[in-house]
Amino acid sequence: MNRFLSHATNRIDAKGRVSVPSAFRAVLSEAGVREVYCFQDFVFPAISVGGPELLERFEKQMAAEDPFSDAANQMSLLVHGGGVFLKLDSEGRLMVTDFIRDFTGISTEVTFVGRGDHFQLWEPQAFARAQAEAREGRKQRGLRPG
Amino acid sequence: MNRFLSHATNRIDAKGRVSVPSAFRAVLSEAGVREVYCFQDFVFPAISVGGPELLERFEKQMAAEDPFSDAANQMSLLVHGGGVFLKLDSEGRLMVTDFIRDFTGISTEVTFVGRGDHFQLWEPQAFARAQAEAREGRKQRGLRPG
DNA sequence: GCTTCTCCCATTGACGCCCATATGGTCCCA
DNA sequence: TGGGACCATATGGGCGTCAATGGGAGAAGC
Repeated sequence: MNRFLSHATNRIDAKGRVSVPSAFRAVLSEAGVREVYCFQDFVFPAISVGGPELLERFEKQMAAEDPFSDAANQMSLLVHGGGVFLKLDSEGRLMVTDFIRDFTGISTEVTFVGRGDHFQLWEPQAFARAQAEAREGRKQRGLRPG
Repeated sequence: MNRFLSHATNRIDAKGRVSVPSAFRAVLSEAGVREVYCFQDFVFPAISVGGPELLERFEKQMAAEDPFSDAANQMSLLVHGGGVFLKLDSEGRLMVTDFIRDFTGISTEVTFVGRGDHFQLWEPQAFARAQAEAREGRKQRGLRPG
């Protein structure tokens, strides 16, 4: 399978590391990704993670605008200033830095959430709430899967 | 990776020095930069830092316009009058001069913010606010990653 | 002569690389 | 069908290296 699906919660160890679920790692390695690009999501209190093409997509979007415009400036502040390349250790773990903790509220556990072409890091409770809200929103609009 | 990404906050020591994050130093040395060009940002209360090619880019842009125009005049005032060359010490630290403090409000800590082809020095609180505003602006415009 | 900056060295805490253990699952074979 | 070997994943920890920081002493400028 070539996309990120499902979610799972893993523990952060004493050194501040957490294992990326093997299903996600498989998708990454199949895509030949060695360093992952992580950025503070624009909408949710979550870190979005994917291959370098994620960043390139943003940069292309910025390049299309006037580089001195407000919009491009603000976007760079988020995409460059709020993004970073991380690499996994030999066991497929990543360091949960302050960069991640401060933005997500993560402290002892991380919920990995598949989002198709990328995945996200959530504080478990926050994810449960956001998912419940999303479900509620869908119900009210009377939408059905499929 | 060959661009400036992420942000990190370092302390200013008793002598008024602060360490440039090693990730940024790596980008600089990879580009063969020995002296960095610093100038007061046009938009934010931040100092922008990069290699000499940053200055050259501005000068090229000025040269492209009518040299006696208001725009070129103002730009020179900022780029030349508001810019200096600084060099890092052997440990990769830079002196936080009054030039930097007065314009940014920096006093005891510096937040380094990657901006792709350059990076910036911010007062930590000011950066947090600016980033929050940028995120808010994006939300209102209804844009989403991808 | 005193202040300010530069180069050098020391400390300490964090991170990267490596190997070890546990837990749960699957497969094979009797 | 039950037991056991085997395997993969998640997790724990040792240890060397490097980055961030602190401070000393010489060099340069006022």
